[in-house]
Amino acid sequence: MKYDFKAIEKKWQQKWEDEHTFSAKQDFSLPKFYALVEFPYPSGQGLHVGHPRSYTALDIVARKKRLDGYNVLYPMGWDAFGLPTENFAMKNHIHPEIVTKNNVARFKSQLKSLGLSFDWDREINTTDPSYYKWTQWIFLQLYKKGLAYKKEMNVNWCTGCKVVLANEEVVNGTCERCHSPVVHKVKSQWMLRITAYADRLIDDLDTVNFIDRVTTQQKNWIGRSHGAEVTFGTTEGDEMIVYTTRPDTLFGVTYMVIAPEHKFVDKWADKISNIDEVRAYRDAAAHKSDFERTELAKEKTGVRLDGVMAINPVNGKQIPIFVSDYVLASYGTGAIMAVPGHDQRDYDFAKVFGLPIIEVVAGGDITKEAFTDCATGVMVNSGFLTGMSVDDAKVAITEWLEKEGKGVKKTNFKLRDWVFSRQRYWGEPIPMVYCEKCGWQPIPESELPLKLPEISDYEPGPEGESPLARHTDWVNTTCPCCGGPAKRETDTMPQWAGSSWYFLRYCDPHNDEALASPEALKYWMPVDWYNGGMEHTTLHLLYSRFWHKFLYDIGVVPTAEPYAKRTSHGMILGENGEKMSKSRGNVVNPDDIVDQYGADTMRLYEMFIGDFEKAAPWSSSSIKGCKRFLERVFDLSEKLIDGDGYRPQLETSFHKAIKKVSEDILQLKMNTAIATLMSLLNEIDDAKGITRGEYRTFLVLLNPFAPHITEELWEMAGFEGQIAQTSWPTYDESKCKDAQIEMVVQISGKLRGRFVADANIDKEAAIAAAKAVEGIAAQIEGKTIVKEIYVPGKLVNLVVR
RNA sequence: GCCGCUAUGGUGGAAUUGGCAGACACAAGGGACUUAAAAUCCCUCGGAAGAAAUUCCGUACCGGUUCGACCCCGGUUAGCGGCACCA
Repeated sequence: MKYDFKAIEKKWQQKWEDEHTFSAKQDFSLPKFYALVEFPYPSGQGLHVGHPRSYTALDIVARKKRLDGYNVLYPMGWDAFGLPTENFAMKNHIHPEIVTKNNVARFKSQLKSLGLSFDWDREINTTDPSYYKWTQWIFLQLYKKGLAYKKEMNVNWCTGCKVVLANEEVVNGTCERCHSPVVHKVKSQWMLRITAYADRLIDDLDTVNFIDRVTTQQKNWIGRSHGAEVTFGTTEGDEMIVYTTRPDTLFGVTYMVIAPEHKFVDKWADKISNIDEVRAYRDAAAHKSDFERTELAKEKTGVRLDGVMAINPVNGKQIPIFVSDYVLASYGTGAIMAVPGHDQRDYDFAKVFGLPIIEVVAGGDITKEAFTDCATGVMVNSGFLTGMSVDDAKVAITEWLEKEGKGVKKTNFKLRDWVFSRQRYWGEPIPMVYCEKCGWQPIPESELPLKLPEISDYEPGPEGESPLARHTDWVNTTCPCCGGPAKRETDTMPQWAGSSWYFLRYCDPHNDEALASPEALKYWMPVDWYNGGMEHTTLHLLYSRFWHKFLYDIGVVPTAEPYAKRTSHGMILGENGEKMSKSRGNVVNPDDIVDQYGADTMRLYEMFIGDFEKAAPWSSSSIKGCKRFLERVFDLSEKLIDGDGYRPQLETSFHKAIKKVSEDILQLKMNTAIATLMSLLNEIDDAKGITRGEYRTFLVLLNPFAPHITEELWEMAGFEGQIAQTSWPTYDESKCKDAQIEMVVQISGKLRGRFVADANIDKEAAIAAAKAVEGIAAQIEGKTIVKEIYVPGKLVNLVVR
């Protein structure tokens, strides 16, 4: 009989849909397992072959966990707000809602064609008002706790999308989406105080099981550093506060630098004799885009503030002050103490301006470069610190500063607050109104959801205002506080809003009293296993951890962390080893693969392609091997012989295979799990025929990988019910070992022979057997055996001299 | 520049974490079946020498530790990812 994958896959997909086979059960007394993959943005291009790599891997985990008896939640939904949809809508004059609906329909049918065991009863969509009601609700809670605030600030402005970007969305000074240059603009924006959670976002990483590269990347992004704030005096009497991680080098300070935007430039304008030059420098720096700033980075520039001096608190010395754009206004205090002997940037600057360089930590050669090593240096030329190690000096000087009232211990972060406003239509409206009398006011929770108005012109205004601003009948409202006239906020939330809590909604997706019931959250949370792309490590993953911690603090969710475990898949590259893209012409369409080879082959191939965590190039010939394997599996249906158990010659292989496949699935080593099943099939073929007992085990083991064909063969063989309702096979550890093993004989570490022995042979017997192996005796003849090494189950090594 | 990761046949990749390098596949070559092709089945397949048994070399490069190193240590090179004047 021929393997008709099209008919088989259609049949089983229909059955799963009709019978809701994979819906999570409402019984909260069962052991639970919550598997999660990142819900996609339903783009116009349809599914990419990269999507199924992640979805199939956790589908395999979910299917196996079900057979292990867990109540599994494996949900799917749509992260559907966002710019590409809006741009498409503008170009083609179709409402974004319609565009979204069409794209979702396409994605959904594509996902279904892959036989993924999602719980479609819990499908969610971030653009659904019944969903974004709760996104808005969370925003209001953040506002009430002072974690959402409006601020005039210098923001990243994408010249292409005409929209403000979060720091996380700026890549090399360009927009991560459209790659247009990003410039700075002062705008009034809603901000979320993620920095209030910076410490916990780092510290709590120790309580979860994330792969290392995710943990380190999040730590680097948050960028925590420990140091001190030191107060310098000035000849103007103003105090100048700087942040440093090296207070131990205070005696080596020879000048100071402030950011061009620092407030003292204007405050001291009268006293600075070259103020015109200083202002010209500041204006030039302001006009540079981020891109230009990074491009031109290397050569240090700056202007000295003539007529003003700073005073070093440790020795009272007067030192000059400069402005330079290598000091950032947005980090620390926007001012630094410069220690050219022990900081390479200060060193470079000092060389350009001919400033003195003092050595205060011995161990390097400061005539060549700054000496920045903290571990080995010893303090010199540093008053009471002289002779101490760097670490001791840090402690000593910080204590001194605090005692003298000239400084405090301080921790700083690179992380900035999250810019939360977008000047666009297709996003959640921010539920705030502005009243001339009362200022910004939240709308009452009873008015949620605040729906987007129906409009037809989505173009941003000339100054980058939101398209909503033109719709005065929506904008004009009354103040919830005083009842007077007020205006709605016309900016919308960024795409990251809806995805920051979606995993909570899956727990109880139809609840209209709360974002999810406490019982459902208590049962399902945390997510047991979350797989997704590395590109979301500093965006979605960080944002959603922040929101979750906030919701934990206000008692809405029961856990401090949303995800117990996080893994990440590698990219699938084009056949030429490059990233798949339309312009490179190397895009593989999953629909074509499913059509040509079937979903089971596609799933199997994407899992067999290589190490799950690494990038792997697509190969249109390798996929044939997977198809061939499934065809051979299908042929087993005609080779059935009587017998419920494993035949003796296959028993060990079956027990080993069950063990290996079980373990590999939980380590995402799908490639070796599949290789094990391929080897097992080779052995079965050698053994001529397959017993019903063997067949049964084989089909269940293969089922998570290739669910359609295995269910069909199961039914054809007349086994009871469906595999989806049976249980995972068990193995006996004692039967995983062969009775007879081949052992290796080495002489001085070189392979010289082999012998077959009983698996539990003891050391003496093994060594004796090794010496008896043909040819070994001749090689040890006349030499002294200085050492005999026996590795059970592996080898005997005779070290001779 | 800093942080992290990677390097194994013609290709994708295995190797129980210090114990037989190359599992499982793909490609290639040879053969069987066929009028022929496709499909399928069988054989070969890291390099060198040899008729063969077998021997030597071989996991980016140089060195070290060890009875024994793809694996551990020191150094170098190349590639990928992240950050990038964060004081």
